Amino acid sequence: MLADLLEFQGANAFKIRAYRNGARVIKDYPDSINSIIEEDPASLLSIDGIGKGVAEKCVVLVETGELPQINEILEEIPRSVLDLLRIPGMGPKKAAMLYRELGIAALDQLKEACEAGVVADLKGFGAKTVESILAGIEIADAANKRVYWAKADETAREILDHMQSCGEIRKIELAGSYRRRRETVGDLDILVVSENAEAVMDHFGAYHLVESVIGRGDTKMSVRIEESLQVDLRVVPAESFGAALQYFTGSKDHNVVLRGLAKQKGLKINEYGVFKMDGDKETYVAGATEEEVYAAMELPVFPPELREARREFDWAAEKTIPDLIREQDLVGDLHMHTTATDGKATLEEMVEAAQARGLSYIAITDPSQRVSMAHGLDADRLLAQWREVDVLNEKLDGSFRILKGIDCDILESGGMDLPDEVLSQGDWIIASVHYGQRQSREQITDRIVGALENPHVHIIAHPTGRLINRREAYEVDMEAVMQAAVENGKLLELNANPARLDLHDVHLAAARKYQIPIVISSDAHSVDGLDVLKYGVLQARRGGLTADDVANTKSWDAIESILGR
DNA sequence: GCCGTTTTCGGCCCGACTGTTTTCAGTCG
Repeated sequence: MLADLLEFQGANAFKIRAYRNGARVIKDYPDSINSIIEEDPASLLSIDGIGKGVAEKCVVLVETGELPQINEILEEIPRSVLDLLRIPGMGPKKAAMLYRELGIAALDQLKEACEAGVVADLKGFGAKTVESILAGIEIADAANKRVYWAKADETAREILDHMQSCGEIRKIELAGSYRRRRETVGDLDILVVSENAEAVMDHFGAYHLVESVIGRGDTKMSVRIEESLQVDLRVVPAESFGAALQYFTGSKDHNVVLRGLAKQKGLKINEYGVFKMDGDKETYVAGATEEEVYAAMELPVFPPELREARREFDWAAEKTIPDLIREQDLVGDLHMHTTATDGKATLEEMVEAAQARGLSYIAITDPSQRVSMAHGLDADRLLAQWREVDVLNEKLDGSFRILKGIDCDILESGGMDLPDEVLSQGDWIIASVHYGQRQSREQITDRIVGALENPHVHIIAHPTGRLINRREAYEVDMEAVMQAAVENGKLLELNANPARLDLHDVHLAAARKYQIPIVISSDAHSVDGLDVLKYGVLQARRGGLTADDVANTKSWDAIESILGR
């Protein structure tokens, strides 16, 4: 936010970038900044991108909860000016001009001023700008909303389908955050090799969900579909395809680092290729494929999921880029519901579906009694279900294994929702927080740590409780949770539901550092629900996880030995 | 504000497109 405000004030662009970069580095950092500051504030300086200025601000922020610098600026400029920046096409310069010249500090004021005709008279503004601002105000919320990766995937496939029927396309690929498999996607980037850009763009514009054309030039076209999602199309020559794919896959921060490295080598990289620089003269070196581009930089082709300017360049230097987990590595699924509670399929149906998907074991984990909304299981119903599981396992005769499990609520007052003597009879005991999510950080952390210390509990499900775009994670000290998981030899879940993806990538990277085994679970409430495992795998890849880091790539026997049985 | 096996000062990624301009600033990715 400091960077946004400074940008609005017209401060030095590099300073703004330094703040923004610092904030990102801290957000992406696998260790908690709070505990670094507690132990040794000076060590902040050893983190790339954090210097004296940002480090000092971190300490003040952690100790007091606020930044005097921000408060000072907010005395001069109302916070609502930042809303102006949410309008597509409105940047800090134009917004500052509106505030300075017309005193506009909020969206409704801007709308009035546009309609009154005073905005068009400003220098640099005109009739078209006003028109686009008015349209932009209407979609400011929708335009900034990021959709679940799974939803973007659906749209992307439909658009690809549509584009396939254009005869002029020689190659087509999706780039951007979609290709990096980010949990949410802000827009789609499509790259095309063609000799006939006009025809490709015409075909693109004819896609039935295109709502408006944001812009169209000789090689680039942007449209908005279904109110929110923006789709950019870029037509490039074949010899630039790899460079363009690299460039538009990003991330922006990854590219900034890459270009910096190129400069040191006397090279220049842009979306057209890698060029050797000799004074003003540039010679094309590479660009047709991504392999070529990275090879020209003496770098490996980074998996797109890792291109976030986090650890990947260090890993490349050490030759330790993780061999990321793949969907086919998963052999079991350890979290699902049945008709015994809020699931749509019976125990038998879930078993059949899991077998059909090539899995070799599953855990049946209906929620416990406290989760009344889902008609959670009390001890009697649970034990009855487990007897059913025993019978089914007999029938399966070793060809497939069903584990007797439960998703046991961690009570608001602490402690488990079912007695130890019941839990001790199960194979796979999940503990998770469903209620009291607004408790203090200490309370929630204590509840979860307490569950990890219970000898019958094996894993914490959806450890932060967030629902992407809908509910923030509860306050929890993940460092303490991980510490407790390590000390008690417990596991953590990566819930693969596209709306959860909980743990997120930064926590996964931290868990990997702690060597805490992760379990990727579907949390399926139906047969089709089992198919979300693939989204969990993508998230795990973003966290840098290998098959070996994920417990359910191994046999159930191997998991039992992880649990010390 | 950050950074340094060319540097502790002087750099900091790079190009497309738009709208408002008559050669370019602002925005975006």
